[in-house]
Amino acid sequence: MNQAELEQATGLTREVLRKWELRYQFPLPVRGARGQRLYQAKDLQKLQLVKQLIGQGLRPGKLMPLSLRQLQALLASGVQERGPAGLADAVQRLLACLAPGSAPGAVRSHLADLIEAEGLDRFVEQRLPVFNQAVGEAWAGARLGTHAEHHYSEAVLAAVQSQLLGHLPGNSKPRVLLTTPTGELHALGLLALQAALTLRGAHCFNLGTQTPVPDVVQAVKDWDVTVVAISASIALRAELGRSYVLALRRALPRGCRLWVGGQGFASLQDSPVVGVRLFHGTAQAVKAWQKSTATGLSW
Amino acid sequence: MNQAELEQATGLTREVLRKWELRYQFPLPVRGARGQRLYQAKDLQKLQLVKQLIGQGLRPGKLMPLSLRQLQALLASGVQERGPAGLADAVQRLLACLAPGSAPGAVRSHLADLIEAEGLDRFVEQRLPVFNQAVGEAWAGARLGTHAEHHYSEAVLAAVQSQLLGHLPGNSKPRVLLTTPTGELHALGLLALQAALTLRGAHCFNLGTQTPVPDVVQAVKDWDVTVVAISASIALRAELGRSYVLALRRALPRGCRLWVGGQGFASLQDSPVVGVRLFHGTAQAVKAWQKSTATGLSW
DNA sequence: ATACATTATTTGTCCAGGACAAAAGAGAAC
DNA sequence: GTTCTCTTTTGTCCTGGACAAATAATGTAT
Repeated sequence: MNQAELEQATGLTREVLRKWELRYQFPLPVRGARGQRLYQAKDLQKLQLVKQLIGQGLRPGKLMPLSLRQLQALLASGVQERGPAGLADAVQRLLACLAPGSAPGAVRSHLADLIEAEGLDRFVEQRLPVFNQAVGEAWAGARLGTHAEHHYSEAVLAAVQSQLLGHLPGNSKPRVLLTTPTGELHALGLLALQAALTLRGAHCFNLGTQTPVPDVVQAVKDWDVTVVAISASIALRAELGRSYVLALRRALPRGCRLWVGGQGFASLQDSPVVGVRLFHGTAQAVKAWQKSTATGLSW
Repeated sequence: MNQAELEQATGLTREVLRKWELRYQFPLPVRGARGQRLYQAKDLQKLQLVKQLIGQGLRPGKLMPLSLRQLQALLASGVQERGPAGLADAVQRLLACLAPGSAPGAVRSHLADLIEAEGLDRFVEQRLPVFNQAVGEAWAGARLGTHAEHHYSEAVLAAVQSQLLGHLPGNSKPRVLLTTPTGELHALGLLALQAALTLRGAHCFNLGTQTPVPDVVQAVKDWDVTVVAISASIALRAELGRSYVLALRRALPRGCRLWVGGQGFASLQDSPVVGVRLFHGTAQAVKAWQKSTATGLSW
């Protein structure tokens, strides 16, 4: 791994990396024929942890000597420690960005900062659910207008997707197509899944909201998709969701899996549809994904 | 203007800037108390021109000695020169990115490269109209699926908006709200306007497609908006567009201007609505904007 | 003991100048 | 006119040092 690549992957400057090497003897790259630094993959992982911890206020000098496991433990304990307080605080700041009178780019730069500080995966898994719920509640309680909710969801989309650009996999095989049923306007649930799967090497096509069944089928053929993931919020009428899933399952090729999730599909639990897999939360879907890619050479 | 700011503003590396200074005696910054480079605003402009021209295949050594005017002339002639050929070529590459079998992030990185190479303003004014038309035609001719068109429009949105983040103005007063009537799904026209106005110092809130009238009104109040811009494509039924505009004009405060544009509003030309300004193309709207900000101290 | 001012340390950013490979251009041979 | 080689250009990477802003540590007065 080249220096430029590491710089890109970690977001750390060339110069910072060199100073760290000098001061803390980490990371210690091997040298190429002409003295270029060549880093190893394990260094990347440690650097990412270190960077996240620095973002939480810890100091480089304390972190560098620690082992990978120690860093992970520290990160976990740190999160727990200031868990409730820190989270509530971040929610307050987010809502402030959405409140009347704030700048139009405030939300997006705030989100970008958070992602930068704690890493995309952590952001998606820990912050996003809390944020989504808070925004939803503020909207229900009329403390935020519909436009503000819209603004929020665009900002999240932009922030997360721009980060995902750096994680584009090669032309690996497993491809996932994400969308919502017609009538469903909320795409945030999909976004979390897209982020989680992309970080784990999947090729995700996010078609946004309300893709008609024929378009989904066409896209599956055009892009050779292996999994179609559909999400629906509680706002979607149950019959609408069910009929969409039925029609989609009928129209999709047999080899293509269909995953559905979100509260809008809760009714599917009682009367399952053959060939459709129901998930509760993205975490479960991610697990299934890992299992598929680990065992399934069927891709 | 210090080095980090220039680096951010131009996208050039610290090291490249230093080498250029050494090799071409440009840019020649004045030095601060401790020898730090302090660049002047006029250098920024020249650097941006140089960078665009390099992106078009010219060589730094040839460009640096030229004056600002010469560079501008070169850019203009260069664009004209390879105008038709270059444009058609870029369109082909774009369509290739959208074709079946290409990677999901291909479009976005292609667009990002183009914007990086030739500047956001040029991209929005010259490329985007051509691209939009080409994609629209390919879709009409069934050479592209609806999903591909959707994919394209998301990619443009992401690419342009992420670039606009760097151009966020302070808390300046003139604020513009952009959206489409209910029923209108195409937001690309708005995007061009958003980019053009943001680059000229406006605060733009892009609400995306299909914002109901009450939500627009609420947003105008919450964010203290001075102009509401509405766009509709030919696909929108004329009566729908007209009734939306009428309702909106009635509901908006008197001080808030209402601008409409796009082919979907062509019928408004024959029977204008009081207090609504009709634009043909973004260029016209941009001119109106410049006039307002130049003369109008009414903001 | 607690609050505040002062010193020490840490840490990121900037500076100079040099080496070198990949890319672009020029020119010679066919 | 095309293909090959050689030269120039240009971006990236190297080393090692200086310094200010931020953070921690220490001392002092209430």
